[in-house]
Amino acid sequence: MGSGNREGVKRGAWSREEDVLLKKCIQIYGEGRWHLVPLRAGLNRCRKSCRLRWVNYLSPNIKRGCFTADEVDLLRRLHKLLGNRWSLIAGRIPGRTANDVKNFWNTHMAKTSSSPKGSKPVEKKEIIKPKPHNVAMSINKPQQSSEWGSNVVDTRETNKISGKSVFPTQKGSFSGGGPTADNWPTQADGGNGLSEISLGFWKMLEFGDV
DNA sequence: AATCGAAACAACCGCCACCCT
DNA sequence: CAGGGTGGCGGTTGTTTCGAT
Repeated sequence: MGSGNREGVKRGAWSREEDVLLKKCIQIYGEGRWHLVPLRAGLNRCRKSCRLRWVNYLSPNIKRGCFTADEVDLLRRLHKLLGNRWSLIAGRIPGRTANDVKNFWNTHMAKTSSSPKGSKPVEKKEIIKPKPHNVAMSINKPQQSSEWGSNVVDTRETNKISGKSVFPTQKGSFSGGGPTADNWPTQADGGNGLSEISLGFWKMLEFGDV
């Protein structure tokens, strides 16, 4: 992919068998260390492809199907605040991935949005810039095998129940959950690691000031 | 029933930030 | 401090599906 040799590496749609292999591998070794995943799983895929497949499709954390009205509303507000920070936005919409959000925006919202694709590009917001990498590393570090497995189940259940919850409470419930966004501070954090976002941020969302 | 275009979704690519040596 | 390696992100492209004609 982006980096590395593309020769001999399979590309394109994933087969069921590949999915199973990847799932097994993640269940055993946990998320992270993606460069080792193809080897461990016996997949002829590049690390990025494996990660993407897991994050966007195989992760038990993912909710599929149409966006609810609440989600759409939240998405609209978040996008207004954050711009095209899809991973951040996705982190605030339980069960949705950055790719999902991005696709949804580009296909649905961009047309109706005040700043459509074709016209003016969404200006980059300077306000909020968390440091996903640091936290991500520390989150993924542990070889959370069995422990991680149990979390998976819990999260799935949680999502089932709180599918409509606007503010996720899932932080920590899914330790491998993705540096993408779970390290993004939640309301429940009480501001921990939230130095760059004021409480007003959430108030704005909650009360629709955005 | 066949064809075509649009929409939706999955995957790829290039780049950047960070960590480690 | 510099350079290499890795993870992650946003943008873009390719493929599939769906609806209209």
